[in-house]
Amino acid sequence: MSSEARGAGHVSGVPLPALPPTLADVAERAGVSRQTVSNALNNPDLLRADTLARVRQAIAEMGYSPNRAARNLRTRTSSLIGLRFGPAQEGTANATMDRFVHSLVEASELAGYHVLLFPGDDDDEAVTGYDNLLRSTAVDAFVITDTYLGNPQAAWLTRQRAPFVAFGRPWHDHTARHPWVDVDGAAGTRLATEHLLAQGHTRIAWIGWRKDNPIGEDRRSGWFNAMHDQGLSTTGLASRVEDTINSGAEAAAVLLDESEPTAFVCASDTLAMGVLHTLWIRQLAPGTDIAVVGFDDSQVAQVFPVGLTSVRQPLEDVAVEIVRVLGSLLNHQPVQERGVLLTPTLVVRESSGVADPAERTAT
Amino acid sequence: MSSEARGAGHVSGVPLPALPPTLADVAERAGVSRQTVSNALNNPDLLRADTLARVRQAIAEMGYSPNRAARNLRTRTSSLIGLRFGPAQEGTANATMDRFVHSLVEASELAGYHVLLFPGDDDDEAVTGYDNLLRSTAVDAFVITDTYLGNPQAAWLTRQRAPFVAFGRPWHDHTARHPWVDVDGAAGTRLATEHLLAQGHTRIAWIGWRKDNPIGEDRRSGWFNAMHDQGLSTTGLASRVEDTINSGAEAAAVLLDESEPTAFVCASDTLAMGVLHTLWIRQLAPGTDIAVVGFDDSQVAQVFPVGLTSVRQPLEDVAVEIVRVLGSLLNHQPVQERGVLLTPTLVVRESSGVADPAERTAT
DNA sequence: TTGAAAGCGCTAACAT
DNA sequence: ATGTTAGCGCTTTCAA
Repeated sequence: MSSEARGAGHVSGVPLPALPPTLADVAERAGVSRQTVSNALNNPDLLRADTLARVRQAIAEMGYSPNRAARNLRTRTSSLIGLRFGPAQEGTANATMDRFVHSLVEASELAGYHVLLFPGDDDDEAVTGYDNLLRSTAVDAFVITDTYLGNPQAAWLTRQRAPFVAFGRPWHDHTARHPWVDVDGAAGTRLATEHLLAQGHTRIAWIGWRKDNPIGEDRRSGWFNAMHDQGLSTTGLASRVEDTINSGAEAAAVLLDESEPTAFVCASDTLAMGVLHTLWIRQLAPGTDIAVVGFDDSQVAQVFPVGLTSVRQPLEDVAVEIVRVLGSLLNHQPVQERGVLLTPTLVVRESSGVADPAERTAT
Repeated sequence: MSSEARGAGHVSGVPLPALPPTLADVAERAGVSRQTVSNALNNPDLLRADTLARVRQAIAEMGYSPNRAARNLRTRTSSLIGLRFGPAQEGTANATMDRFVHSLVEASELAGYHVLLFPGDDDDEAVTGYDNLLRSTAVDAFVITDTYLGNPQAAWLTRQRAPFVAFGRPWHDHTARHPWVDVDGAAGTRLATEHLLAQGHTRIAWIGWRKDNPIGEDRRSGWFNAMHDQGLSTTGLASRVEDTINSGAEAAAVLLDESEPTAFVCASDTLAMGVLHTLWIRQLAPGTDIAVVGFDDSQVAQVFPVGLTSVRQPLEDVAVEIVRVLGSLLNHQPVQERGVLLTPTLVVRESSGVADPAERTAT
């Protein structure tokens, strides 16, 4: 309650009257026409300095802010970006979404946009959501996030000529021509693998997703190539399973029995947690006996008693790029590049042998 | 790509023309006036059955959907609910927000609303965000979520006569008269404590937050009362610390040394992870040697190799209640109750001694 | 039961 | 550099 009276920032001290002031009210007070007030807002360069000052003062005094609906109607825009917000997958450590959403909200704000969330649990519902928002011109553009399974959304939006940017490459559809931003998963797992190689590991195992998942195969290639670049064999060191803890745990058990790896690189933090589970059962100390690296730097990685080394996606940068491309798209500027690929970083914690308890003290 | 051609749901097959059809277009096609089309949408009872059918067919054929901006301008509403989406606290297991946001998006949709996200990392920024959206009549109402620290938002919004519902009680401000929905934390920790009592534990320790946090004190009281209801002493069994893993780990170490508890109830999953860390160091098996219960049913609780028993907030119900109250508010119906208190549930996993590996198989 | 008129608040286009 | 006119697409009010 203490900071309440501060009258903070740009917040006007004027309480809202029953009906907020309009352009006309401001114009009258400033002794100019409505159009001049509009220009003061949208094209201040057109006004003489003293007129501008006078109008601005009237605006401030009245706590005026242009009515969104009226502006939207006139300009045929909404300054809204639509984003489908599906349910989080429970039981996995994949909480990339909310970090991304926050980044997107921030980046959008800077570009003058707000983020509109709508539901849609499956493809059909999703397309219905897109369709409704589009037909009612409720949003200017969309950001789509789940491009992993050759899903219909991108193709559908393209056909509707709806402006959108995808977070994720169009893996399956090489005819796709829409802009996208993605994170280089292979670069991330290469980072992880080279980090382990640098510590002397040579038998580094891979636990990833099933072969039909292109993201999984991409991440796998980073490990595979890093190993082969060092002339190391990967035979018997790879496993492809479901993205669950139990699958990860079982895969780790099998690999430990059959191939005696000294380190694991995983396609997800979920799988890495499975590995840690198996190590715990076998009384093997993570980081000391066996090194483990996950992917996504989820809360689980951060909070696990033995901090889990993990590949972290630069979601803040992804959001900024997406908004940048969206801006070009909406201003009918040519979009330079079809796709933007960003490089992740590696967050090193105790599970890969580098003890650093301080890292985990962060609030 | 396979399901793309389904033409799913209510989605019209008509691709969007350069300019979407208007009410007038539909009216012309149906051979009625614009007003009749409007009535077909908003007051279908007023139309004769055959007229209604004819208009509806024209609407379907043209893939018409009313322009949002025009409707908003005319009705002075936006069908948008504003929600500040601050950054997730990294390094903690508290990911309540995204589960709540998803629930809110779903519940809002059913009531005809969409959720508008805006940023604001501190109180000042937040109020600026509220103010801007309010003055530009961009949203109909707000949902505010962080009522824990006597923050200025609720009071400010009340003063502006802005419709809003709070997720969280006005702990500090007993003069507050705004509607709120909250979860009964004390009931949750009582549930946790009684679950442990039922298994024969008598020395059950508490690790919670600092005394100035009313949510923490509320949760603490659930443990405290459940213990005393059984005539059990709590002397030396409670600790109040920062909400970090290290604090939880240290508190657990001290309690184990000084008071020999056989079980821990914690104010958060983050603290519970700290306890598990200490158990791990001391080679004590969670669930077998020492029972542990957390709070929030975070991903960490779900994914941890030894599943962490945790109190789960009914966020879906919270969202539904909030939207219900919001609906009353916006339709100028009297709001029945000032506040709604919902009861959490306990998700039992191995860390409290009930082995159930199956629970963790869920995808 | 349907239609006509008016106007929500703003900005693009043009005129001065 | 500023003002005037018109109209975005819808719904509220009133008339037929």
